[in-house]
Amino acid sequence: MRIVMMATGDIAIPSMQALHESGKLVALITQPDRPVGRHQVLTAPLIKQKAIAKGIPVAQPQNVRSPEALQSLRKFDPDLVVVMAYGQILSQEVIDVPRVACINAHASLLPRHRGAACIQAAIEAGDDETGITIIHVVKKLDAGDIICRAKMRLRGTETAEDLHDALADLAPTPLMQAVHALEQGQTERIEQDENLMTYAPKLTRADGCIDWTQPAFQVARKIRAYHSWPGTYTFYPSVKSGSDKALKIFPPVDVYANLVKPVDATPGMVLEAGADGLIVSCGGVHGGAVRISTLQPPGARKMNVESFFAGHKIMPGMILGMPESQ
RNA sequence: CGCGGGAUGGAGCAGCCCGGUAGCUCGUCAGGCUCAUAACCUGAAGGCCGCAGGUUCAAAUCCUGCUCCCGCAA
Repeated sequence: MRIVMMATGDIAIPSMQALHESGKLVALITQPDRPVGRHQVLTAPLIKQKAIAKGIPVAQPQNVRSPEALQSLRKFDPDLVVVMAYGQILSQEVIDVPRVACINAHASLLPRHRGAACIQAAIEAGDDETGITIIHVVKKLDAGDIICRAKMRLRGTETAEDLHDALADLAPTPLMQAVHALEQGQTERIEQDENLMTYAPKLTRADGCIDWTQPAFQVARKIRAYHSWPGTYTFYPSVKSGSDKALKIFPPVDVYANLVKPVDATPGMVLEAGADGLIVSCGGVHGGAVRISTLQPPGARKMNVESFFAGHKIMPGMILGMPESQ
């Protein structure tokens, strides 16, 4: 069986290696090299570098739906196309190229968390399990019939970064299972239940702004879910500049669900600011507060609260949140 | 030449616009107070203010160049 993989993200690397070891991988199609970092250095996706090191042919079409890209895909003469964290939407023409199937490995238990931010969504939603789902690719995003899947438990403490790595290692198992099943001619498909569908749209940096009116456990989940990308932040009133300054917040954060708070505590209010951490009052029905221990002011590096308070003034009673609001 | 911020005793920062004696919160060390302490009080050590040039009677501060670091742009 001749397999062509379409993948860009690091999460696909173990899966590519598994396919390669099976001896069936004939090519990797990945996104073009892009300028990256502060100095805009043109950088190849890591998976491309790994593929080249193993002598796997690589193609990087600007647009996979273009006639040229389609042509080059046909030249690889695939029986199966495996898509994982590729970053381009496929056209029906592309989907129809492989003889047997075009399948996708998705990092959630579909139909839950379709879309680009599926890993973050699982943590933010407080799911107690997630996994990898192998589906047939259809034009509608992540909506194809399910071939198989692998589950894993969530501890409730992992960040998206941790989960990303765990799912990357989990993916080869269901993927190879699906490959074997298709090879045997198995055609069983489980339709996704549209009623259970949730959608996790691509995140932007703006999504990382903390809403202190949410309950403490939700704020804490978001901080875990958005680490390390896009990251979470809030604003504090800077005494010396007189304006609000941004403050990035890093996990881990502790949740105090039943903290006894002052009667005038409003969401975003600083309850304690010292070497033990920055304790911020949250909102919601159950209220509560979170304790933050790692911060990053603009232009500076990440630091613990103790260092932060040596040079910045945040006092109990201050209100964190959006500039000129709350 | 993608945009922006920064470099000041061991840590984190102020001072820079408007040149004129190196400052804050900690840490370290010594002493004091205390039954005792990461608490409190007193004192001390520790800086060629990133590097190099320029302007000036005088530069952390103004000008030019360089190096390194960081944030955003995926």
